[in-house]
Order: sequence, then structure tokens, then C-alpha cells
Amino acid sequence: MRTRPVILHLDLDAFFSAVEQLHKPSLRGKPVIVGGTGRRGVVATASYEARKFGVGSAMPIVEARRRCPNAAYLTPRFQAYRAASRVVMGVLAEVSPLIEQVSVDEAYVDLTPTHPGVDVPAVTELAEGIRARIHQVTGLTASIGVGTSKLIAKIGSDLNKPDGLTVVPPGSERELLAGMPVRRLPGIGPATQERLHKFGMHVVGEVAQATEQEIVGILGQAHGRAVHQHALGRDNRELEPERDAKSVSAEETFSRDLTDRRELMEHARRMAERVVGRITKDGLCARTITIKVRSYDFSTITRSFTLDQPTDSLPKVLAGVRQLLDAVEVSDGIRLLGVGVAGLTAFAQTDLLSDLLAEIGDEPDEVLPVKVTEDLPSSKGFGWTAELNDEPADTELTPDWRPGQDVVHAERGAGWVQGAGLGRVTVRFEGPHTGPGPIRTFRSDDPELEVGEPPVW
DNA sequence: TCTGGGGTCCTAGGACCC
DNA sequence: TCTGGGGTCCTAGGACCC
Repeated sequence: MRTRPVILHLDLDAFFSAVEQLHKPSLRGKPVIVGGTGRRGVVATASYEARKFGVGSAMPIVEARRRCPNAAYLTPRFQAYRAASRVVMGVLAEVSPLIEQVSVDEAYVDLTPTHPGVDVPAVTELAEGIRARIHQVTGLTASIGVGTSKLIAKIGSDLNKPDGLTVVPPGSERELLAGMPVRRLPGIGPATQERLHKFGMHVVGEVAQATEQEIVGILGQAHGRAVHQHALGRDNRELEPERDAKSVSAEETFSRDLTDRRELMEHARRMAERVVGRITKDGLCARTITIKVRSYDFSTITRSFTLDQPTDSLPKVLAGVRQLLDAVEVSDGIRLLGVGVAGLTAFAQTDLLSDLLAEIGDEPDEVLPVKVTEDLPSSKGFGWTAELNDEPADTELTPDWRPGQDVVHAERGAGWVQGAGLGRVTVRFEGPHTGPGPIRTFRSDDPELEVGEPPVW
């Protein structure tokens, strides 16, 4: 545990609407609501003037209009927000090189590299300086929390919002948290709150008094342990300055539910284009393709599959999306469709092998039935593999054997191999007891490897 | 009230492997 | 015939965050 207040959390106040008010002076002092415009939109950010009317994030825009009809309703302009964000992050970078940007309007700063020995008065002055500097160069207000951990800094930045600062003295963490509703802990949402309530725990102090085993019993291993530690005011997570994206996706809620597959595929194509465009821009390839389908009744499913090789090819992604979508029932009405990729790897696999395969790819697949007429050694753990032109090939065995299944007895085997260019097929049996490598390899011109009619089953 | 869009992490079951 | 144990990968869903 850190003993000095070196972790700082910065949160820009009502960020989207604040940028809008900055750019358009006539909006200043008035309720501003930024969010989706359509019938199914929700509030992204409400200015503090709008919050007085009970408008908050994630509220349906329809409800917001009811509560605050005179607000300015704006669609987000992410370019402007990113530009303002960059300026703010630049200010933080002057304070310490160790920064973790959590989102466009939020970041942690670890002061250890530049101010390892700060105490409460010194860090208070430093943080007020940061807030003043941000306001000076951007006109935006920020709230800052400072403490011995990310947890405490994050809780602190929320305590004096907006335009506020909270420094939590080392040693007072557990006491600070004890009286707070459990929901205030990061990682506790509606579902977890409900679970804890069911066990009679409403404030953080009650969780802290339970044993870790009790909390793990309620919330599961990983979550339970983290929540219990947090309730005790303990958190030794380090900042993670640059994190590589693990997935990229695009989704769209339609203004009316769709039932037409052609229409759905048109939307899917546009989303796939955006997704592939984003990964190729970063020189990435993806192995897993996912679709997300939300029905008229808000029930949501995802379907995915994983390719053998990563790809950045739009046609391949599109073919995968179509295949997944074809297997989903859409006749009752689809409210939302999403397309995503995951399993991202750093560079394109346009290697020699795929080029070679692409060259011979026009050759139609053939099925080559093969049969081994020689007795195999009697030993457990032998498997069947096949190669075509020295590359692993699809292969299957007769129902008595399945691919990879152990060859238990001295038996004869039969199966088939499928692929293009069957001129040089190799069928190989190998097992763990013979050391690495094949113990017996049959080639297509071996008399023991019979080539015949496709097996019938 | 009738619920966006972009992510992350965790869990659980089944397949498969050793 | 009754039936192991651990590890990894894949898929699906859920909770959570901003």
C-alpha cells in the first residue's frame, strides 16, 4: 500500500455539454443536453442546469424532453470533444509522465515519478494548480480526487463535483468509505447492489465487516475479492498507461424494428466497413467475428466464430457476418444490430503460405479415400493426421475412428482426405510413446495405402 | 420512462488435449 | 467398465463503466 497521496483522478465536469457551451456562448447558463436525437436516443451528458430538472445520463431522450422541454438538445460532436480532451491530457503530461487515460473525459495521474514525497498540503496545491491551468487553457472545469490509490482518487473526484477538489489523507480511507452506499464503489452496479442488499449490506462498512469468504460466496471469486478489498479501502492497482484494444465493434439501433434480411445486411455491411476500416488503419487483423442482435423485446443475443487465421479482409468479415445473421430469427423484429471483431493481432498475415494457397485455390477440392492395409503397432495414444503437399489437410476417418482418436489396437484404418491438389498425400500415425515424429508414414504411392472409392456411411 | 454506443472483464460449459 | 485431472480454446451471456 502506498503511504503518500500520489494518485490523482481527474474528471471533466459535464464534459460534452460543457464543450458545447464553450463553443456557443448563447448556451451558457442554460440547460444543455447532448445525446441521441432519434425516438430511441438517450442522454449522453446533461449540463448542471439540466440536471436540476432531474435529467441524467442514460435517460431516454423522450423522458428528458418531458422533464426539461426548454433545454437545447444537441447531437454529440466527438471531434470537438477529442480536441478538447487532447489539450487537457497535455496539461496532465506536464505534471507526470505516468498517465492512464480512462476515457475522453477521465484520467489517472501517478505522481510518483515527479513528486514521490508529496504530503496533503503539497498535493492540494499541485491539484489546484492543475485545475486552474485546465480552466485557463480550455475554459473547462475539472474535478479532482487525490489519494493513495486509484480507488480513493476516483471516489474523491466524485465528492466535490463540479469544479471541486478532494484530497483524502493517507490512513483515513476506510473511514471515508464506511458510510457510503455500496453502489458508490466502482464495480458495483444495480445487480451487485441488489445482491448485497439481499444479504443486508447497504453501506460499504457493512461489507468491510464481513469476511472475504462471505463476500466471495455472494459475488463470486474475482469480483467478491475485489469488492471486499475495496470496502476495506485497499487497492494496489498500478496505472496502465497504454492498453491495446482487444475488440472493435459498431452497432446501430434502428428507428423502427427491422424484419427484412436484405435491409439488415445493408446495415451490417456499413458497420463491417467501419470496423474493418478501423482495424486496417491500425494495421491490425482479427480472428473472431461477432454479431449482436437485439430483438423488439430488448432480448439480446451474440453469435460469433473464430477463423483459423486472422484477417483484415472486408469480404471475409462480411461473409462471416452473413453466415451468422442467416442463422438468427429476424421475423419478429430486430431493434439493434452490431458487428464486431476480436482476437486482434498486430500485423497482416499475408504470408507466403496464404499467397500460395490463394494461387492454387482455384483448383476444386477433391476427396481422396485412403485405406491403410498394414497392421499398426499395438499401443495406446496413436493419432491420425494427414498432409497434402506437406501441409496439414482436412481429414476424416470412417465411423469406427474419429480424427485424432486413439488407435488402441493393431488394426487397419480407413478414411479420407479432402483438399485441392491431392497428388502428394501423406497419412501419418504417431504417438507419445515413440518420441517425437512419425512412427509410420504412408505416401500415396505406398502399396499399403490403398486409394479407392469414397467410403460410404 | 422504455431503455445509445463503445468498450472491458468474468463465468460457465463443452471440446479437446495430454 | 466406469470414469481422472488439469489446461486451453471457443462460445454465449451478463455485469459494469464512461
